[in-house]
Amino acid sequence: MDKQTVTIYDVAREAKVSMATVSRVVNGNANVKAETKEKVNAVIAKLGYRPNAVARGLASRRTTTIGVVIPDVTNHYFAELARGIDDVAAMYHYQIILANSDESDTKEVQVMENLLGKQVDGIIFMGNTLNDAIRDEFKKADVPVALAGLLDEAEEQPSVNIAYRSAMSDATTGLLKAGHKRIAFVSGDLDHYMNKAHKLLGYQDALAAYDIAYDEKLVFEGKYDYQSGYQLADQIKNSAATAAIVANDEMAAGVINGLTDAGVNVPEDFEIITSNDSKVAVITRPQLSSITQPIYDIGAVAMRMLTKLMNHEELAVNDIVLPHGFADRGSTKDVK
Amino acid sequence: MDKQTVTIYDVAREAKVSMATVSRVVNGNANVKAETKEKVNAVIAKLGYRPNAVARGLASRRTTTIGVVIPDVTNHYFAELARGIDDVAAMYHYQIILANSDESDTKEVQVMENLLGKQVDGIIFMGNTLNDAIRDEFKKADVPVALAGLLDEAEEQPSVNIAYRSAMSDATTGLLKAGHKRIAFVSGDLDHYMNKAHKLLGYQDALAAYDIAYDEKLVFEGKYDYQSGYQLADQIKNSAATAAIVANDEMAAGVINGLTDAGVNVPEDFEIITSNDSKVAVITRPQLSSITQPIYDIGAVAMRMLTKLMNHEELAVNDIVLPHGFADRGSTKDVK
DNA sequence: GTGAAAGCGCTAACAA
DNA sequence: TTGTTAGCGCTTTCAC
Repeated sequence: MDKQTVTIYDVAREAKVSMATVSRVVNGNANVKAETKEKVNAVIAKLGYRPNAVARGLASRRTTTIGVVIPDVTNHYFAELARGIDDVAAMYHYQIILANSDESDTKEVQVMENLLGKQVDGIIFMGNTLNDAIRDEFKKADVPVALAGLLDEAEEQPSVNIAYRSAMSDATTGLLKAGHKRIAFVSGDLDHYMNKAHKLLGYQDALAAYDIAYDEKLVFEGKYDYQSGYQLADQIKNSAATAAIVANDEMAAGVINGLTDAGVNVPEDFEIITSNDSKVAVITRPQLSSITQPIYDIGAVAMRMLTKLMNHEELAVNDIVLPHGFADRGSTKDVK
Repeated sequence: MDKQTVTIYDVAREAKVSMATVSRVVNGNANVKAETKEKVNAVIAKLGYRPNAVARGLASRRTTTIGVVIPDVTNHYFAELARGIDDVAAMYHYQIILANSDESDTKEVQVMENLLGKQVDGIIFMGNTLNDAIRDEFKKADVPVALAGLLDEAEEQPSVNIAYRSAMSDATTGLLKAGHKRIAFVSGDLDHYMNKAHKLLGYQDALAAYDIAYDEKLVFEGKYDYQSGYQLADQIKNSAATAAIVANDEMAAGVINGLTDAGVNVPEDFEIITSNDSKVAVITRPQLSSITQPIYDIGAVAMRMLTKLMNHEELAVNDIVLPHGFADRGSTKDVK
């Protein structure tokens, strides 16, 4: 049960070549005679030699490992992002160190330190918001950091997102067109930049275009999860809203179920639009009409972006905006 | 953007001590005078020194990193297991390299090779089944491998599970007690050991106890996912079954929605029990009655087990069986 | 096309 | 309590 015993040196001795040559064939360096290469490969197979990535990392100063900071693997939105990241990472032969941050400020910082200590070649950061402590970590990082599904208020890190503001505005407009006057806006923490400065503004843009006064009583703040959406349902019902736009699928599932359980008929008496179009959106009954966004692609593109950064390539665009759309399902009667 | 510049040597020079002493304070070795320790820590803070885990790994032959093989992060059952693993790993200061295997035999092997090359200190393996190729990898591994939510037919690897057979038997018995004569059994690939040799047997045990003949026409095989459950709904409806027991939540969500969409009233005309009690079980309407199992704990205990193995401690039990239960919800009328 | 040798940054004896 | 010194297994000049 003790680790790795056959080293590059053993292979070299057995194949009667130098370590350098073995290293060359292992790394696919062209400057090796075909004959030598075969001989070395034969010995590698015979001995069951497996290169030690740690030694390689130390010598080359590249670990072919990237760090991925995720608030919670268990949240489908982030899991889907992670999937996109992982697939592209695998394509480029990078491994992933996954670190749960629990959306805790201190854990985020600690996790970044761990990752940096492990000498990852780059980092993809996911989360609901960014604070100064974590921005400091980004600065301390001697490797590139890309954001997936997260906007940086300070615009310092490259990122991949959709246009949350106009997506929200479009969806709200759909509800407005359907005749709604009192539309609830439901999101996570309103101090969070993306909610406060993008999603909520989109909602307000739409109201303004329809000359409807913004009413704070129709704005509901929760905790990004199912439970919190479920609990909000009662207040939403009592707010005399006739429709709601929810910034996140897990909350939306909570809202629709909470409303249904409270005797409200969706979509007849109340219409709901959610934002992520993740798996849960089609599991609820009625199914959730949703802004559609390419979650997997956001992760994938962020990872692709990171590979470029790690190769010191210039980025054409620093903040990539992917297209969004709308899926009309059961939780709305006739939107869009 | 180039990596780490300040090394243990810089700290040593600046603090006027040897590298060994710096190493001792960094690693919390007791044999350092308080005064020296302070001095060194001050320099560390001043220089912003961060130990290089790669160098450390090479020198100590321990990376404090474990590999986690997961079929798909996007699947809630596995994500929840991963969460349990990660939390305990963090508690013991291990980092996690997460590797998606896609349930593909070749990817599983390849992923194991990667992990081993990275010199992980141990591996937790998740999946739906085990084949000989992957067992060979386990043997080649010079580090411990533990299984989470997966049984090894060959009983070579330590594992953490629930008693699937009796859980299935109990749940089926509940349906039998409620008067059902034609109960469908729905699972993933029936070639998979856990389905074939545990879950299906539990179902058969229950039927036998009630003198009901086993009918192959009531056994439905799918692909562990929502779509496949949804598609099976039609056949299940036509099988004249009056109830179903489903081996996995995503499939169960598909089945209940497929049935509902096909005009079948659940639970009035058809009762359903699922097996994992994951988040989706409470998102569907009606909510899914379910065998309850401590998914998070299975992951957590597997990780705890692995820490023992990595410390060369003896395991009291090699195959840990955690308790299961039953949650009576909307998809059954009165079971248990 | 191949080899020799100097590190990469750290830990772990062993001395002192 | 502290310092010296080999490595850990590999990559990477630089020669040849």
